Amino acid sequence: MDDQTRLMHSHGVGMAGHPGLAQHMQDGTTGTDGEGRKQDIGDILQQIMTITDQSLDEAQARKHALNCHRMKPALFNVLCEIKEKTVLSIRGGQEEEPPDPQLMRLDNMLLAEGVAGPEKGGGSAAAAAAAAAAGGVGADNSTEHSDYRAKLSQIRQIYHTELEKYEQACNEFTTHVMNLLREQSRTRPISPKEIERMVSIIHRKFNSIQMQLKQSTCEAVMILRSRFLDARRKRRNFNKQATEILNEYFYSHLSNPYPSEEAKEELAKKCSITMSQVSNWFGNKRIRYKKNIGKFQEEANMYAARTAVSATNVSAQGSQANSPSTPNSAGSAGSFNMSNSGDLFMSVQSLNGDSYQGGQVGANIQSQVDTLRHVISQTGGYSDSLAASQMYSPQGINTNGGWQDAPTPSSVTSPTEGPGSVHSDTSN
DNA sequence: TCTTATGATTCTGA
DNA sequence: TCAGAATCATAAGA
Repeated sequence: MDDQTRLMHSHGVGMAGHPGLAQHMQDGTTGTDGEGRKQDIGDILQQIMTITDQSLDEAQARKHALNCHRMKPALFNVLCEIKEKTVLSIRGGQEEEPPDPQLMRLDNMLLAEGVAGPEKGGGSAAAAAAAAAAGGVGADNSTEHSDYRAKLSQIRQIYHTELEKYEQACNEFTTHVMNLLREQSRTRPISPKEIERMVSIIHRKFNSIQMQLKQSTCEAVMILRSRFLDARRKRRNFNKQATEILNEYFYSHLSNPYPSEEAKEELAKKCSITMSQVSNWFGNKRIRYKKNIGKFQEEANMYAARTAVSATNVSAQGSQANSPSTPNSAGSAGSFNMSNSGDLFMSVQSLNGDSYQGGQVGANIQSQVDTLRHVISQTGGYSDSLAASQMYSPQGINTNGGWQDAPTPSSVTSPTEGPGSVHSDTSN
């Protein structure tokens, strides 16, 4: 039993009326002496009331004097009783509070971001998640990744240092207050529950500070994260080889520049970029090509010529186009040859008037026809882009501005189109 | 510094 | 869900 309990119980608290005082008053305190006692109590109360106005030394001396005063136990009992009643009324309003939902949210967020909780790569996991959201792959990404991780761990470190500081301060302050209350319990009635309540009040106050810390940490993480994600916009040009691969595909499938999923995958692999980047690239290319065909004429010529040359080489080597595979032809499962023989050789045969009977002629035979026509137009010589435009009409683009026979891109993959069903711009 | 090129994002419509 | 279109943001070159 601690001081307070001892103090509160040793004076018979809980008896009806003011037993302590009554008892004391009964101890030879009747008759005319009663007036003197009342005067005495009045003095003591006066001293208690004015004790705070005195200097520390004076107050200490006064306190000691009061503690030793013969009326002290009686007065203390009265105070205990009054206090008991007051505390009961206060206690009534004090219930266990449910956990703060905002604090829970903050805790969850910090846990998810790897700031709170065990370290074990939480930050890197978050960084990885952010990277995944960015959809980027590549060397730069790993740099950004480690950068993000480093900054996150910095935030984590600051957070934990501050948290530790707050906890330490909270403990110190709690101990201090408890000691103070224990000390005060010698002169005024203080129950252990009251101390508990005081401690919980202190903790609540410190928790609100902690919440602020958590809030600002969350903000810092969010800012860092948004900055990291914004880095997606930091455009890096694809390397030359990748652009060439994409362009080759685009111009060799000009009548239907919609790579299938398999083709995209293959292109992505070859270019060391993601499939979504391939999609972006084709989206941009299609629209920019369509908007300004004249501008892309030269580029188209170049790629067409290149394709034709490689096709001719292959043809000269006598390699047969057995099972020509196109990215858009089902059955080829994404294995396509862009600068290789396959499609083009088939086209050469077609253009030569050979009736290519192969059952696997892909839908993009038209593209190869386009390519060859383009090469022919180039070798035929045209001086300016206008002439070129006339000779090499924008393949596949119909009058509506859309790619001819380019229905839904997904249907482009259909291999059912026979050799005869080349796109109508063959007639150009 | 300005212009152009280009990868990415966002919005809209089918 | 995907493509087209518009737009943003940055790289690169003049």
